[in-house]
Amino acid sequence: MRRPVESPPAKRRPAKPRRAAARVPAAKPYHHGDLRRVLIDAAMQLVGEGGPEAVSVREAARRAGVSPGAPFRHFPSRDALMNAVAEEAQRRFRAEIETALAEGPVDPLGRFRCLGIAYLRWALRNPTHFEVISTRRIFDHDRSAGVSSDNAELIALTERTLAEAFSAGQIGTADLKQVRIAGRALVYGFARMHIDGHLPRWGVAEAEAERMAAGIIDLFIAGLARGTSPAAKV
Amino acid sequence: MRRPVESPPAKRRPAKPRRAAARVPAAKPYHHGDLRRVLIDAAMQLVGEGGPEAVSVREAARRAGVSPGAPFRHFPSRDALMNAVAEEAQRRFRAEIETALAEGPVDPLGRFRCLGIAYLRWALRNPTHFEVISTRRIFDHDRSAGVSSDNAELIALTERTLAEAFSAGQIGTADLKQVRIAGRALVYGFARMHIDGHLPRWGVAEAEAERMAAGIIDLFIAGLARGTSPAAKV
DNA sequence: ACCTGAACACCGTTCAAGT
DNA sequence: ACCTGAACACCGTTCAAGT
Repeated sequence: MRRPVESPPAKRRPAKPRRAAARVPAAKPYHHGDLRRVLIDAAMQLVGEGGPEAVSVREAARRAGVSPGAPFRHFPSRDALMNAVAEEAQRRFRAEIETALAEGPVDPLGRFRCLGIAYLRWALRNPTHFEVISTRRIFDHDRSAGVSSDNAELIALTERTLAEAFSAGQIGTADLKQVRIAGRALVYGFARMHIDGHLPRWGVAEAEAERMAAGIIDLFIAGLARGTSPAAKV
Repeated sequence: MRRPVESPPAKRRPAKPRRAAARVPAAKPYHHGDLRRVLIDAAMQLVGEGGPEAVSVREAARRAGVSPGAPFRHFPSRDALMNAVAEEAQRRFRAEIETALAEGPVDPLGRFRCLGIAYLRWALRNPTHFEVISTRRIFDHDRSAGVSSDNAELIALTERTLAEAFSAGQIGTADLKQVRIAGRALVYGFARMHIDGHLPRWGVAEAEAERMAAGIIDLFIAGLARGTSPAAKV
């Protein structure tokens, strides 16, 4: 958890050019301008480099070229900073899913599939950012209005899509709550297996992760769809 | 990540009774006896109380009644201590699963189901210990012979069970690798949703978590089994 | 052989003082 | 209004010195 000796590349403050003879009204030799934004970006970068726990307020401050105490004028705590990072990540995540859905098929079950594929696609390509928005302790979902509303939106979307698929007779099972939780557990589990480095142990190489993701989603959906036919149980 | 002011209950060294007039050969007023064991137990307890990141070497030392440097005579680093904790947890996990399996049904698909139920039962009841053995960064699986061999055993068991179920005609799909990865993603995902506090958002209360776990496992298995009947695809 | 206690380099966080 | 810089209480880790 604590970095022993290594400590990241740590560009020792990039010698911020300090505008010689600052008399222009827009000059900011002391005040930073938009430190809040800069700190979030620095933290996002740190997350990308070494995962959520690689974020330290001091390192973010260093990269922003300010003193260790400065960030606390904008965020009351490290957790609050992580919160802002999570909101940023969640926004990107949701945007990509909605784009995929807009370009995808129109039948409900097809949309459900598309939802799962887009979910895993983003999670597999942005593992550290995905980790930030899903791991408790890194920040508390319930304490962030932005993240949880974005998330509730996704949950509701899943719910609607499945209900439509059922009405359209594309799904056999009646217990839709169970179906959507199983579906979510499936994709979340696969995403986390990736994050937590389990996939190699299960014989899935990095390069085939996305294909496997599609495979298990289709397997799951096939299981649901088969329930439709009057085959019942022999 | 860093605890600000709170700091755990922290029994300020429990005044270890120091055996008046130590002249018995077995007396250990200075040497601890089995510090290694005591440190692991303390760390296990800390994990139980506040999750993996609540473990600090210093706090474990405090609870063991030794100085901050003492643990490093037994573990080269905090990670090594976490490793020992993970091995302990993994051993308990595996033991419980094997017990359940020994008492369970004999048909392959029934055993597969039993495997999943036992997995989630333990994970739901020991969330923090489960977190230790599954989350990367807390310790690296590949660096621990004990944990990964225990784990490989479980993977192999899943593989055998599924192969038998297929041979017995209990499963329709031929792609068994896909099936076992989907199965694992399902249970791992549900376990992590619990750990990460997602379940309430999905309408699953703590009390009904185990029932829901059984529900999604059965749903998944039903999907596999239905593929068996000659109903094919209408 | 094992443990102590003081060190060192890191954190998060606070706060008076500066601009 | 925003930032600095020194402080404080925590870490992990090392190491001479003690038993």
